[in-house]
Amino acid sequence: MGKASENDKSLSKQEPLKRNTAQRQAIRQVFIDTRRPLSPTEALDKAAKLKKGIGIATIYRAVRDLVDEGWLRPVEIPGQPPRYELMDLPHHHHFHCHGCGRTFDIHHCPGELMDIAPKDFLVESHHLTLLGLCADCRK
Amino acid sequence: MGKASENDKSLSKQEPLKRNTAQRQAIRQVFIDTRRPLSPTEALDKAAKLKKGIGIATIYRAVRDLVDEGWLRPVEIPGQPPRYELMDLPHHHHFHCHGCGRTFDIHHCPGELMDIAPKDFLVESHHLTLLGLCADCRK
DNA sequence: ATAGATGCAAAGGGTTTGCACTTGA
DNA sequence: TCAAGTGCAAACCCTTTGCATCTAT
Repeated sequence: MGKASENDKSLSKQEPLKRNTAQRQAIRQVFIDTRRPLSPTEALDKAAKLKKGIGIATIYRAVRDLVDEGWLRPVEIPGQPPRYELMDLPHHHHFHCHGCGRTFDIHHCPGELMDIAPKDFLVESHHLTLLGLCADCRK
Repeated sequence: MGKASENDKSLSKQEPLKRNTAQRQAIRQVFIDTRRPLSPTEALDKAAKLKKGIGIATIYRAVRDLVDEGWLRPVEIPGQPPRYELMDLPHHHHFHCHGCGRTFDIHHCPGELMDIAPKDFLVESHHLTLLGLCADCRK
C-alpha cells in the first residue's frame, strides 16, 4: 500500500470539515431548548430570535446535515409537514392532538410489534403515532 | 315546523349530485383492481390506460371527493408521498419495504395501543407502519 | 338546458439549488 | 488564505385553482 492517508474513513472520500457558525449554533440551541419536534419553519422562527437575518435555506441545509451526522432524527406525523427532534432521546413514539395541534412524546412502546409481520419479513424499525385529544383539549 | 324539506341532512346545505363520468369510473376501477395503496401519480398512470387523456387534476379532485364520501382512505407512510386505498378494508396496518419500495398490508394489530398514552388522553386512532425488508428482498 | 366534471395552464406552498459574498479555521 | 457556510432569488416538485369547454342527467 502507498503512504498512509492519515484520516480517511475506510474507502469513503474525505468528509468536508463542519464549521461552527453562529447560524448553526443557533439552530442546534433551538432543538436543545425545545422539548418537542420542530418543523423547518418553526425552527426558523425560533432560531431567528438568536441570530437575526437567518434564512430558511440555511435551516434546511443545517437540518439535512444534522440528520446526516446523526444528531437529528426526522419525525413524521401523518398528514403533517416533516418535523425533527434530537436523536439523543430514548426510543419513543408520538401522540398528535388534533385539538391544539401539539405533538407529545410517549415513552412507552408495545415491544412485540415485529410479531405482527409475516414470519419471513425483516422488521427493522417501526413508526407509531397515536391521534386524538390531549388532556387539555378533552375538557 | 314548515313543510318537510325532503332530503336535507339536518342543518347542512344540499350536497351537489355526483356524476358517474368515464374518468371517475376509471379511477374507481383502478383502486378496486389494485391490491395496494396508490399515490396520485400511480393512480394516474393506471387510470390513463382505461381512459385516454385523463389529467392529473382530475385525479386529485376525484380522490379528494372519494375520501370525503368515505370511499377512499389516505395512507401515510413516513417519508413517502401520500397514498390512498379502499376504505372498505378491515382495519390493518402497513409494512413498507425499503428494498423494492412496495407497501404491504398487515392484517394483525396490537390491540392494546391506547394503553401506552397518558390516562387522561383520548386516543381516537393510531398509525402504525413497519419498515424493513420483505421476503423477496431479504434473499 | 344546466350544473357538475374535465383539461389545461397558471398559481401556490414547501423544499432545493446556483451564485456571489461572508466568515470560521 | 480559502473552502465551507450564508442569503437571496430562481428553480423544482407536488398539489390546487381559475376558466373555458364538455357532458351526464
